[in-house]
This record gives sequence, structure tokens and C-alpha cells, in this order.
Amino acid sequence: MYSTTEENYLKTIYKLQIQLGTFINTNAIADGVNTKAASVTDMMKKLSEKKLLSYEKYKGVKLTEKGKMVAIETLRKHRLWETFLHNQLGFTWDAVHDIAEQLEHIQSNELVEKLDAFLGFPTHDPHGDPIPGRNGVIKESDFILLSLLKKGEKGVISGVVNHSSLFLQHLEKNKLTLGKSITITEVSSFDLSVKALLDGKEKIQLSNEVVKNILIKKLI
Amino acid sequence: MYSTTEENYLKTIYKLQIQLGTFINTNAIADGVNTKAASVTDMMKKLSEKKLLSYEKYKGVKLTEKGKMVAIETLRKHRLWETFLHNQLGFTWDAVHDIAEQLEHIQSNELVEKLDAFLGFPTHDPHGDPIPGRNGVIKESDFILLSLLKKGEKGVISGVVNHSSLFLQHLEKNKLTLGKSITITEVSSFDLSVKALLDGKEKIQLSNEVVKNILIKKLI
DNA sequence: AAATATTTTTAGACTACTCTAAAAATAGTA
DNA sequence: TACTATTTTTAGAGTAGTCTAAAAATATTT
Repeated sequence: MYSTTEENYLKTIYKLQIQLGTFINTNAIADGVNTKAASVTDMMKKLSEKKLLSYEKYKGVKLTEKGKMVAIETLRKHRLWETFLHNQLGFTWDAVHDIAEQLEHIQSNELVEKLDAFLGFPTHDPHGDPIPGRNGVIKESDFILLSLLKKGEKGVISGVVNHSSLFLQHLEKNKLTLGKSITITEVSSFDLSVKALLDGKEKIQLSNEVVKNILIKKLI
Repeated sequence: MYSTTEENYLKTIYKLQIQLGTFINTNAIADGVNTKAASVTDMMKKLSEKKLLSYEKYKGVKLTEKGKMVAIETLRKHRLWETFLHNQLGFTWDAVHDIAEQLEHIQSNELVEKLDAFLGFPTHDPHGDPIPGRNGVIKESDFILLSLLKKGEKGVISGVVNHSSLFLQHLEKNKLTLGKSITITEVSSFDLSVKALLDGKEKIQLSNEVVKNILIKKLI
């Protein structure tokens, strides 16, 4: 239906829209799809022709409902594949993204649905990002930043803000994986680093850089 | 490393080489990759440049060792994915091919190896075709045509010769799937159709068109 | 508001792959 | 062997996507 390239543009614009809320400018898109501004302009004309987004010269773009659906469907496929790669094949947290980038463009509705069922209809991918449903609905999650927890409070690791390999590898090396519980025992007022209890037993220390990039589900 | 298109050309030429044994001519390739002869000529020059095959004008082509390895690796991926689609996701026999055509081009050695392990290092795909090993070695199978069985002889369905959807759907509808046993009870000398026992209990009748396209492992 | 900096668009060209139509080579036949 | 048919190759052009360099529009600074 749509080419790999088109899907990548739409997905990138969708993410930028969520992040920035407004009309998306050419350079941001060029950055996102790893190309030059001139190429973006060309593609914007093409996607606009196809009614996937509205484009006005020098004013940026905005996805149409149709474009948004394509973007979400691509995101759904990406996150289902990431889940498969991590949960079934045992890929590490940081390795799944690049392969899922390729797999998300495989065309077959039946495949997506069967994969979803095979995985047990997961609601979140290995990074804690919500997996859109078949209808395109994305469930809002009530995850908050670990850095918001106060001394004595407790939460379960449920996602990350920073998706870089470097950060994910760091987390994996320190056993800070999805599902682990964290109880804050002390917050330094100097550098905002925290001391905490991992899974109620192991004492750990986390820099602010780390805690402000981890999402947790707060336990009362 | 190599583009989807290049891999498809190499895979097609490899299959033709096995089938025909000799130098492969332009039209046969054009047929196999669904394009025109002129396009094939262009591509042969390109693949020849890259030392993936040897090409002499008007004389046809032959894969080099390098080209053969790429073809076999692609075939390996194709058949592993077919196995995944059938065994894990529950796709029917005839539906797996088209999706595997796409999946075989995903680039990641780690993915192939992990998938192989996940599937339990299968030796044959859902059509009974052998899956090349990591080293590129393809185990010869001792399957023979069902049509070669004589009255009273018995075998286990292990593969197909004809891979068309129509034939595969026909087999599936008649429960003639991999692993089922067949005992020949009668062979008509008129139309070469056979009467047989499916799994030792159900009486069935099969046309010659069917029996000459089924591969079985003969039981003594 | 003018000058400067930045962003975006246009123009023209390149790569990978494709095609049609015509020319060249090979194969088959009388 | 000469004629015809078939196959293959060349030539020229198209599509999707990309790029650089220059022009045009917008934003920022003074």
C-alpha cells in the first residue's frame, strides 16, 4: 500500500506531533528520517497529494486522519515486533529497535493479527511504550518519572524516556529491567542522585540522569 | 549488504541452476523474477561486476561460489520464516510463501540464528523443503514421489513438488498434511489413480496428478 | 526597519531499478 | 546454406528517492 519510505516519514512526523503538538517543520523531519531538507520538501508534496498530510509551503505539515492511521499502524507493528524479538527470541533491550525498524514494513494484516495473538495481546513493548490496538487506539499509561518519587515511595520499572542503546545497555547491565521494583531510601539534595532498594533487597545508587529517564508505575 | 532485488535475482538463478543444471538463460530469469529480459541483462552486468555470477553475452549465467552462498543464505531465511509462520503463528500451508518472500530480506545474522534456535533447528520447512544450515550445507533428503509406491507399500507425507496455492489448499482441505501416513491399497492401471489408507484408518482416493506431486518418506 | 542569519524551496542531477522498441546474435527450418 | 523465428542486448526513457547548490522566504538581531 505505502512504501517503506513513506511509512517512515509518516511515523516520524507522528512522533514529532506528539512531542511538539504543533505543525512540524522541514528540518525536524529531515533529522528524523535521516535525510536532507530538500528531500523532505519533495516528499511532503507527494504525501500531501495522497492526502496523508496537509502541507503549506514554509508553514510545516500536519498529518490528516488518514496519515495518522498509517503512522499508528506502523508503530503498532514496530512495537509488536520489538516484543517478539525481546520476549520470544531473547534479544536484549537495546538490540530490538534496529531489527524492528525493518520488520515494521512487512505487509500483511493477517501477520500482524496473528503475531499479536501469539504474543498474548501485549499492551506495552519492551521499552514500556504502549502498543496501539487494532483499532488504532493507544491506551494512555499512568507511568511517571522515577525522579518524581520521594523518599520511602515505591514503584515498578515500566518504561524508559531515553531510548538510546547506550542508556538501555546501562540499565540492562545494572539489572534495571522492566518489572523490577524500586524503593527510594534517600534523595541527595546536592546532585539529586538517589539511593534505593532494588526488588526490596539490593542496595543501589542511581544518578539523576538515570532516574529522570526511567518510567515507573507507582505503588501506593 | 545486498539489496532485496539482488537477493531475489540470486535466489531465482540458484533455483534454476538446481533444476536445470546448466547455464541459465535470460528469459528464464526474467520469468522467475517477474520482469523483462532487458532488465535482466542490466542486472546480470551488475551482479557480474560484483563477482556474484559469471556472465557472457548471449551465453547465460552461472553463480560464483560467492553468489551461491548469498542465494543459499536467502533460501535459509525464507524457509526458517515459513516454518515460523506455519508452526508458531498457525498460517496455512499455502499462505506462508508470500509473507516469507518479504521476511527473507530482513538483514540481521543474529536474528536468523536466534530464530533458528527458537524453532528448534528445524531441518525442513512446511513444504518439506530442506532448510540450509548456517554453513550453507543443504542436507539431501531421501524423499520419493508418492506415485512410486506400489500396492501395499507405506510412507509418511514429507513434502510437495508443486508449490502452487491451489495444490496446497487442495491438500490441506483433504487433510493431506505433513506427517500423515499413507498406505497404498490399490493402483488403477487405467488412470494411475490410487486408493489408499490415510493414517491407517480413513479410506481415500487420489488422482495421479496428486500422487505425483507429493513427496513421502518410505516406510519399510 | 534594515541587515543578517536561518530555514525552506527550487532546479538540476544522480542511483537503482524498471520499461519499450529496435538492433544484433543465435537457433531452427526449408 | 539461406531464410525465418526466437532470444538477447542496446538505446533511450521513466519512477522513486536522494543529493548539492542556489534562490526565495521567514526569523532574528541590531
